[in-house]
Amino acid sequence: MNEQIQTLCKEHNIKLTTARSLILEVLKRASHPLSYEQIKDKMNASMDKATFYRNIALFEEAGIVHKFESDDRKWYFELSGTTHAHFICEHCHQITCMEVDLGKVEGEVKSIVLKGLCKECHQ
Amino acid sequence: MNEQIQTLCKEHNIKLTTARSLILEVLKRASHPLSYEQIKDKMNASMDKATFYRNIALFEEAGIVHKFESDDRKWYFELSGTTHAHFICEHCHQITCMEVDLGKVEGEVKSIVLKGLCKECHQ
DNA sequence: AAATTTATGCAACTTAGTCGCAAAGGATCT
DNA sequence: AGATCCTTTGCGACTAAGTTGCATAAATTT
Repeated sequence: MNEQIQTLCKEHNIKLTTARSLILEVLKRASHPLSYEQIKDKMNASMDKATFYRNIALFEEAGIVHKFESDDRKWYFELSGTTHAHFICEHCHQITCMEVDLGKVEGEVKSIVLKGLCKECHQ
Repeated sequence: MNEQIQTLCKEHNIKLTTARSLILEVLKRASHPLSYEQIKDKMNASMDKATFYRNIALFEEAGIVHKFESDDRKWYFELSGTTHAHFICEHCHQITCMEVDLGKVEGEVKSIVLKGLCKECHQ
């Protein structure tokens, strides 16, 4: 029953149920984006995937959570924060966060994903 | 029977079959990344999706073609060229190419995907 | 406490992409 | 040319992440 999570939901008019609390607590502890499988494994309780995805969709609409696709055909989720970039390594599939200076861009940028080989895999 | 396509395949030790020629010609004419469905529709002949994906995988390994995922759970393909970024609009799903200056990054960056709202959809 | 709304879980479904296998197409050798 | 071998193609079955319908459960309202 995290204080920050309660206020976060209250701010966005989202009722805080058990399922929602479980998802948000995992995301809050995470240091990088996680997939459904990864989030499920980090929860102390079981949750149906339909419940998970429906609540994630709710969070997304509210702007609390942000998602993007990696190159393994899975979606990765994280709490919205500062717009930072993710580097996905094509070899080891590790996702790391990084800062990128974009300069001026027309429109609104919500996510930046770089793919390639991380420094370890690139030798 | 494009001259450039023939030399491209010869350079990478890839035998130029009818199917491969069809795929590469569509990609060569394209001004932005295309999905399997889009490429199929632009071809004058029919092609099985297994054939398509197998040849695309071959092109990828050779470094001729580059792919990435949009937010519609589809892969988009384009001929490899200069490392440029793609902006995917979450609202109208249009993909546009843009130049981004990254500065120095450790490892090797192969693709950059920005998501958000394009200037039209952002008003 | 009954009625209404909202959230959850199960199972069936959707769909982009993959895989096994047999047939077709080329290349090579005698 | 004909026989043999290897590669490519197409068909159909399969895979798996994510979605949807529907019935039940849990809140919320009256």
